[in-house]
Amino acid sequence: MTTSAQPAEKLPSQQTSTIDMKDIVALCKRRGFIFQASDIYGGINGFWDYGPLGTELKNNLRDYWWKSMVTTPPVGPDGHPVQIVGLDSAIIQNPEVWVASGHVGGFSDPMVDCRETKKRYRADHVRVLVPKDRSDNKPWISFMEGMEVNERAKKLGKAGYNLSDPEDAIFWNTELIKLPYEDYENILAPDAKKKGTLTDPKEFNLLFETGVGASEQDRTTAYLRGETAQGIFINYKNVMDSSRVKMPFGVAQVGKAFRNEVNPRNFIFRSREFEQMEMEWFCHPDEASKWFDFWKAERKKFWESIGLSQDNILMRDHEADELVFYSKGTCDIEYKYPFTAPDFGELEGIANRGDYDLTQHQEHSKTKLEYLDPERNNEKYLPHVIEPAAGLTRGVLALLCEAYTIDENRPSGVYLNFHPRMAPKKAAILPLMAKGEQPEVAEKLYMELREEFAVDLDIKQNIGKRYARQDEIGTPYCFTIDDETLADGTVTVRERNTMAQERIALNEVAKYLREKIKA
RNA sequence: GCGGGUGUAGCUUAGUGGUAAAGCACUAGCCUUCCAAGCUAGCUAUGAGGGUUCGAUUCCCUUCACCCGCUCCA
Repeated sequence: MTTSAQPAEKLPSQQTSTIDMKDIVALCKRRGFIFQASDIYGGINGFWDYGPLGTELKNNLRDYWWKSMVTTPPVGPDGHPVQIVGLDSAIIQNPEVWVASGHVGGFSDPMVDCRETKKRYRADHVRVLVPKDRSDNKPWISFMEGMEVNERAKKLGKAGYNLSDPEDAIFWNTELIKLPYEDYENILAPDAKKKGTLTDPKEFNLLFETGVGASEQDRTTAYLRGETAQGIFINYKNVMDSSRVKMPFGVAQVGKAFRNEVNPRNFIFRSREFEQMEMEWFCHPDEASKWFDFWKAERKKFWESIGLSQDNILMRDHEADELVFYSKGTCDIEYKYPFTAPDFGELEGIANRGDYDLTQHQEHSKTKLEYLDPERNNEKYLPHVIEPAAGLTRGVLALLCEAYTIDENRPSGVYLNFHPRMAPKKAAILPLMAKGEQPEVAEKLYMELREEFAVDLDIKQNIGKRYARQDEIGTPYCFTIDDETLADGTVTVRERNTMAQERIALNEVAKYLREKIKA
């Protein structure tokens, strides 16, 4: 990340470059979007509470995702809508689920620290050149995977080795974790000057442990789910057997997930409790790559349709060396958050997972998960899986960052430019004066609109203050009742972004809102 | 996890080893016919714990949280 680098010339028109996360966090607290969890107790690292407006915003995003997946899924390449069903699985499952998925025991990453340079490395990425005679009169040099041979030669030279022979004639090139800890005193850490500074590798397990059973004696260890996806895989057979779906089809789920992040950072971007929107798309192995491309395009459209600008979205295909071993392709949809800019940070990951998950669960559960395909001459196969996995809470953060707009020409100095579909409040109903018949007419309109939309009724204080407040929470429209309303049945609509006003008929207000939200 | 920084009201800031001050915001009332106007009143703070002291918001220690950098993110 190169956040410290300043552009050579500052363009005053590009206000977005001056947006500071601190201001967004402050607005979120001030207006009731997001609070530090356990605030009155001094907080707790990595957890956040959603306030009245944050909850509305998050629900809007969640519901729209659900609609776009389950209620009105997209039209597939064959011209017909694809088939996706919903699921809501338990947060706590049989611990074996997480053994099968690899989250427990399998590949949790051991880490080593360097006491001299204070750097930390993934132990399985550090390699060591061990002299074949295991002589300890010179340090054994270590390096990160991928370091060039001639770079290594320089290090060896510095360490006092004679370079006349090829490296592999003198050394075993081995992984750090394969060496016993007694050997560490001979090892020169990748960036250190003195040998013997690496600590014993520490195991990290990112899953939260909990205990099932009310009495201490009967309690067994279980885990809070680290992702919602596994709940889908373990219900794959139940869904197949109960809901008349046939290949290809998807199963969608929204819910909380928990990871003991080593270092929660950047507001709600990396937190220990977060919310995911995941869909697992099951298909014939031969069609996986076609569907992978289909879902990449669909998911990009989704984020654009709720107001994220193309400039702030990046589709980034993973490099081969970045892929987890079972993945046949992964594409991250990244967003240019203020704290990553000018770089991007993950918002959603679309992965071609092959048949890895079903294979694992088939083995561990000893339950057959193959599909008998009547449309392919009763071919039996384990479906391959395409997984668009979005962060709901990261989506909320992206919406907030995208919406945050500085405007010194208005009283609030800032407004939230939410797409009307996402705005926590769709409109405010404001009587210009708090006396006479205006409040009564306003309340009547409010009672009508609230049946269909999340709306605010605000009667007190002068109109400017009320507009300013609605700007700060991103309400796209304000309907103002004045004496003219009483005389001719029209109201003023005030549009958030332009502050422009027009008069429309009182009985057209609901229709007006409906059209604007759909647009 | 390491290093650096910060912590006084919702926000921005003041101040002091001896009753914690102000502006804005917020709430109520008055006033007000379209963008945080005015008048009156009100609410709210030294992150937490311990130590030194007659007395600590101030000095010391611990801890918690946040920010920046590194590390990490199966």
